[in-house]
Amino acid sequence: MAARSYGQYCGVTTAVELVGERWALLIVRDLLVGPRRYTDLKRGLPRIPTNILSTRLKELQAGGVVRRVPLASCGLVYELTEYGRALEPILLAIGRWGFQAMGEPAAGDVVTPDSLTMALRTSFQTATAQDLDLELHVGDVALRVQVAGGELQVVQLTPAAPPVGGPAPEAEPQAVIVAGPGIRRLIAGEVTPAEAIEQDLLAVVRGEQQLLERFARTFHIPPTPSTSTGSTP
Amino acid sequence: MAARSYGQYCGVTTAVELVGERWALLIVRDLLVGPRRYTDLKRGLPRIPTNILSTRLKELQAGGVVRRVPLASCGLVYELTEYGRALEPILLAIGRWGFQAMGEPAAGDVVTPDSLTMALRTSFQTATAQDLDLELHVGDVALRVQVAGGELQVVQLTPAAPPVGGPAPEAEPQAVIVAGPGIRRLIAGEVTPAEAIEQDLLAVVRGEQQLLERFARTFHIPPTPSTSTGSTP
DNA sequence: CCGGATCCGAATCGATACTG
DNA sequence: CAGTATCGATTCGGATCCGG
Repeated sequence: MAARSYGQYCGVTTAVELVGERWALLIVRDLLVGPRRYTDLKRGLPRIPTNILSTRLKELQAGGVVRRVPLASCGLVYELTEYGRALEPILLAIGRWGFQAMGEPAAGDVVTPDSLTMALRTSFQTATAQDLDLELHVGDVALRVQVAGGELQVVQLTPAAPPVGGPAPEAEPQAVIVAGPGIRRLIAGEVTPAEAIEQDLLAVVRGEQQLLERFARTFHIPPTPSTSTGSTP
Repeated sequence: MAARSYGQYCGVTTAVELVGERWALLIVRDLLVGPRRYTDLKRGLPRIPTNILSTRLKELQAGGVVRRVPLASCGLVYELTEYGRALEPILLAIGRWGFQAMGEPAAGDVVTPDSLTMALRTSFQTATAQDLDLELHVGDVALRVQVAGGELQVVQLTPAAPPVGGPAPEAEPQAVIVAGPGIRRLIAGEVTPAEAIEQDLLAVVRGEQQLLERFARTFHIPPTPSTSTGSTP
């Protein structure tokens, strides 16, 4: 038994030993969006020390979660194995759970293309999804968000390199939405679309405001359960 | 932004800051079985340093995941808040995922009542569940496992204190099964019930061997996906 | 620029001892 | 029972450096 092992023969323990180290799950989060190069990961995790990124990638490879793939067109990428991709529903659920406890952003907090992409997947509600095609800007991050036939597709417009999955769509989006992190309040149902605009949480730069109604029905996460109730005597 | 923050405004990041520290998720795992006293948790996590347990419990309380409840009958217990209990499906999924990577137990690995209880919940397959009523022994741990009407109920027989949820059932179990950790191979479908007995992975001490067939249909987790396939070019 | 490796101080973790 | 206190062993974080 390794010194740092939890010392239990248990599935949860095994899982935590595979992806429970600091930063590991965030690496997986970014890789769920698509294969990424070392430098991409470093930019998507601005505060990760490079030696930790390096160490985690080795551990995740050793655990069969991540694979290192030399690219034909020079360079190399890290990608999830089939086993690693099986974490997708779990990470979406974790993101949904964490979103409920998410408050206002702390000073210095950033939003990255991959984290916002996963946040949209997290809050995407198949049941009430409405067709959409818009451009979403949060800080420096710009995404093309398309919903059609109950399917969500997100293309990252920044940086201006179409990495995987083909180039960005040719047609114009129905709307361009510029949002602060306050978009969270809309997704959490704390404000209506109209209130969100009124409170400068987001603005429809091009297109009809009406689209925000569809957005609010398509992306939604319920508010945090109260922590003072629910005693189990 | 705290020094040790991940510096991102994201649901996954928030979740990991709440329950991603070392040992935290294992505390949640045990509390999902029921409210536990400090000493119960310490016994269920034999290798946790007491100062870490103490620190984690404070952090989990600060995060609204755990609540400290003074007991009428002297003493106090920790229990999950409603928000903490929302982690149950996530922890079951994590356990299922980790189970697939679980190999043979390392020297010194133990099985605890709570981890085995959660493992049974993890591998319980509602769709193919068969009615069952048996006693399961793994190492020092003994559980009464009852399945009826698609519902699983687990009562911990060791230590011999019926803590929560009333006393153990009066009636005799249909069978007593004594298993080594090799019960994993049965649940993973790597061996049939007959082979499991043949290979000394488990024994039916009292009752009919036929019950193992029902057990194998009721508790099941598919094997690990191969890690060498599934390239995404 | 890409893909790391190395070094070092700071913070955390683990083990043991001790206390109300 | 329910933790604190202490202290050495690890790990993390930040910075720098290096070969392609």
